[in-house]
Amino acid sequence: MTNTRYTVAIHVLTLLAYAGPEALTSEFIAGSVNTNPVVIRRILAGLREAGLVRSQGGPGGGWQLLRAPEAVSLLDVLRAVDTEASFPLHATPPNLACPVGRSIQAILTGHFRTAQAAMERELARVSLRDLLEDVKAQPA
Amino acid sequence: MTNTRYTVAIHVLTLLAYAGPEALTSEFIAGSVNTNPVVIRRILAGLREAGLVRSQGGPGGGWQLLRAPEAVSLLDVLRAVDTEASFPLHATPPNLACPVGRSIQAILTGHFRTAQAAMERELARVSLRDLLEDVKAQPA
DNA sequence: CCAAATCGAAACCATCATGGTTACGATTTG
DNA sequence: CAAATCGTAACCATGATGGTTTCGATTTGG
Repeated sequence: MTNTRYTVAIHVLTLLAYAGPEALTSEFIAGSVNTNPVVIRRILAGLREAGLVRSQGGPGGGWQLLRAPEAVSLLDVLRAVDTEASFPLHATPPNLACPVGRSIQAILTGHFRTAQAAMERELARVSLRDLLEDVKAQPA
Repeated sequence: MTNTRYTVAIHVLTLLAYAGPEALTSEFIAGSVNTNPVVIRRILAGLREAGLVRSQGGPGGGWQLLRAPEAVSLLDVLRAVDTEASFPLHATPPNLACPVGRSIQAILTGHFRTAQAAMERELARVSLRDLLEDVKAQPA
């Protein structure tokens, strides 16, 4: 998880929620995120596979949110972009002739999963609607 | 957090705990991790700064754990290697002229911190002693 | 007191992920 | 039919990562 796709995905979805039923073009969205439209389309393509948004070509086309903002959690978005959110193990497998090397991966996998689950539980508690409220509550 | 240093650090510390008072050389440790001794020394240098281990040059030298295994948690190790464990924000700052772009970073920072804290709470519950027990409990 | 062992650290490298960019075809709308 | 928009492949620059070599400094033990 060194990449910014998760953050961009949340940003874009919040923007779509903010826009309501109106379709937004990747060019417009790229203007808010401050990047290239192709980058936006790449990320939105993943969100579309997950059933969160739909796209339409041609004039007047663009992207729309498919669910109510309160029905999309930050965990849903994480799953949709599914960028490795957990801890990677060794670059090359450890030495199996060593008692520690032999067992450490299985042991760590369990503990990492537990920690990851706790994080996901928190992400599941926040929805796009919460973000929208935060955005609208902002001064001037 | 795309790097494997956290996993390697835990592996190495578990090995030192396993070895007890005996000093282990970076070459020996590299044999268990299955990598280059310099990589091990690099990671151990960070753990030494954090006060977790000490090193000694010369024949008979090597690395030793400075604390009791039950006094070192996985969170302590994470802090010691301090590789970015959280979610990165945008690659380039969002457009401040957009209501969403203007506020999204501050909003997300808060939610990410909460999620991260939940994860760290779990990591704090596991110590090197727990790992050692898991290693020793392993069959044949 | 010397030889060997070990760490410390810099320098360099190959590989890969990432984000950005260009380009162009396909589709859809009006 | 023309313009807008998406879809996607291809390519690129950049930076992080893990590995490797090298050599000096320190320490130990004989």
